[in-house]
Amino acid sequence: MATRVTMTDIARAAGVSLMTVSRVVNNKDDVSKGTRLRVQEVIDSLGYRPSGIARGLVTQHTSTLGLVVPDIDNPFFSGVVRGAENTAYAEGYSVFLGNTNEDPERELALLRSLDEKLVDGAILCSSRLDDESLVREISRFPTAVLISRQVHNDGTGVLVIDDEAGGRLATEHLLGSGHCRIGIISGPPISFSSQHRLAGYRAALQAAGLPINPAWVRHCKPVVENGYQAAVELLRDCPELTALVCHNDMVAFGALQACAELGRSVPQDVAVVGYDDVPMAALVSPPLTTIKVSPHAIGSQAMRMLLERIHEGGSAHARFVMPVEIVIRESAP
Amino acid sequence: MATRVTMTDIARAAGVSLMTVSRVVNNKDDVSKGTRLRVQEVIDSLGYRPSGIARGLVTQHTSTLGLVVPDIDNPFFSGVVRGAENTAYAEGYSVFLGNTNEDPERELALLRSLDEKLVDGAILCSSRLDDESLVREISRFPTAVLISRQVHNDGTGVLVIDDEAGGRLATEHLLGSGHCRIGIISGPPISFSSQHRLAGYRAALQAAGLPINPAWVRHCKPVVENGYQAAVELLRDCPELTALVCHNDMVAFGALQACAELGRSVPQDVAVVGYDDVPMAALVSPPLTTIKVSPHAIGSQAMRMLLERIHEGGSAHARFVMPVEIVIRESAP
DNA sequence: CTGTTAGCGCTTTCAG
DNA sequence: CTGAAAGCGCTAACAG
Repeated sequence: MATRVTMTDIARAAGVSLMTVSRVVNNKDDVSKGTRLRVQEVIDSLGYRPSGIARGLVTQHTSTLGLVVPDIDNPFFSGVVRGAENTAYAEGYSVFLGNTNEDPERELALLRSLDEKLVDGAILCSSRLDDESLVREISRFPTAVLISRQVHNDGTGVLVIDDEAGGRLATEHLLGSGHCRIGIISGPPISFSSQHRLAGYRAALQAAGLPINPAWVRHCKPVVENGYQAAVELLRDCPELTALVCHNDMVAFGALQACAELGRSVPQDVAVVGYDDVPMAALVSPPLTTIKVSPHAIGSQAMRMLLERIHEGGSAHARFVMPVEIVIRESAP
Repeated sequence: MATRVTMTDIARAAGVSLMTVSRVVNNKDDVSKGTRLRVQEVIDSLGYRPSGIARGLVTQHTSTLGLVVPDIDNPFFSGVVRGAENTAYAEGYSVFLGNTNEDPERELALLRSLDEKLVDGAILCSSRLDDESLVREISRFPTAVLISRQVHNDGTGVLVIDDEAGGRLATEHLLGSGHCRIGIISGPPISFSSQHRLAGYRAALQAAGLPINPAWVRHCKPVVENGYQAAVELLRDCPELTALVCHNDMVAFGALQACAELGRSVPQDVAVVGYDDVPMAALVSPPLTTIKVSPHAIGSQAMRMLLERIHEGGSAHARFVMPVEIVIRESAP
């Protein structure tokens, strides 16, 4: 490829100074109509495009944002990405996407690289970092928004899903259907959403005057395969269970698979509740009862918070709690 | 946030010149062990991180790539993103993600913005641009790789899925099960994968000596809702159909839903074949027979091609055809 | 309305 | 082994 056309090239070709070109490129108004037209013509005919990095070097902002998610294969997170990218695009920002694969090392490396790219801000989804590393890294960004993770740091916005309510709702629904031996396949213990959903589960049981049996609680990586594995083990070790609350829909899909293979029919033998209401939840067999949260809404709300903070500084919304609801389908009627 | 620590700060604090700092940051070997250690210490204690944009301005490369997909909500594309991001990360590149939403205008805007970000290369997945715009835009990039789209342009790599084979395989399978009134819900006519899958469908029918009925061919946006809609219409207008080839799994899921609502049981009344084998294909009811292509493999292969071209210039692999296979499940046994 | 002068933070020469 | 000078492409501040 040939070398890039620069502003100097345009200035020379149009017979004006660099500054004049800069002004028309940036739509400043101190340029006469005639000059502007002439310069614009040269720009178009030479196919000039401004260099974002040269511009960024002087302005100290890049119109560039970071978005870090744990698992883009999970429709929930790809939905968040979609929502976030969509509103970023509408505001003229580009977004770097990083997939941590649930690996804190990689998350750290990703954040470091975003920092070196001089992003104007970053959204971190379900960070798996310990508090200290997290605060250290995000405080390097001009501003940041955390999804499903809290931390004390000025300049950081927080968007949380009402996970305790979600865990409670799921459990209460099962309780209401007469179940009293309810197991839970929880996510990684380090994940805050896991902790909160689990807390909701416990709260609902306690409120119903039921004991909490630690053997009925299992943790797994929130992907289909691990959900399947965990369900197989849990149902084998605790055959008395008649219902399963799952950390998310992926885990629930795994659990559904496990039940099918173990010959336990759903919902007759085991009722299953998921979390997230991913598009496929309505399409599996049986259709999944689940806690509904809109990933698009979360992504775009988080992005709105981020942009607000970038533009308005400290005055912006610091915390947003995303409500959840239960969608009742056949896996737990 | 405080102002960033710069190389000059480090130089001053360590009592060396700018150049020496630059050398230790970039691991050049012309630095004495002692100096290196001292400088490194100052770097660590001050938390210095190099500025990618300043560096990029002089080196003319940014370690930054663009990835543009039509619909990140589609598990196939999020899989491609995952595969691509993964291998980019392994090679030290960051990736800008753009979601076009199947909108050519937006795709154009996204490419323009990537160009202004001075990415070192870009991967374009299922471009919806006309040939002229496409060539014009991608030839601005140092190098590019196209997925599921061909174009004549030097310096552009192409990764195609063997879509004609896929369309043929799907149709032949149905033919083999005795179906002879097979409809197809194809994707957007402008999309090359649509065209090729459709061509495969036609080829299979022709080879079997069957006529091609235009009324049995329908096009739709490849998302669940539109697939549902198209299937409802197609089955209402052509009740004689006993099988449906679908552009992709999303469309097939919609078709499954449509059949359920119309009281046509699958596969007894209507057999359905999808395309992509997204993770959920095995989990819907009935499990979907589909053409399998691995999105992770596609994403990472495309990224490997891109990186190869970036590093090795013109000598790199220019074209790669990804094979497909059929996975037979209950929706079309 | 237009141009000149600096300099963003870094790397690339080229000299010691 | 180390440093000084120049400049990547652009914008901010000030002059005219």
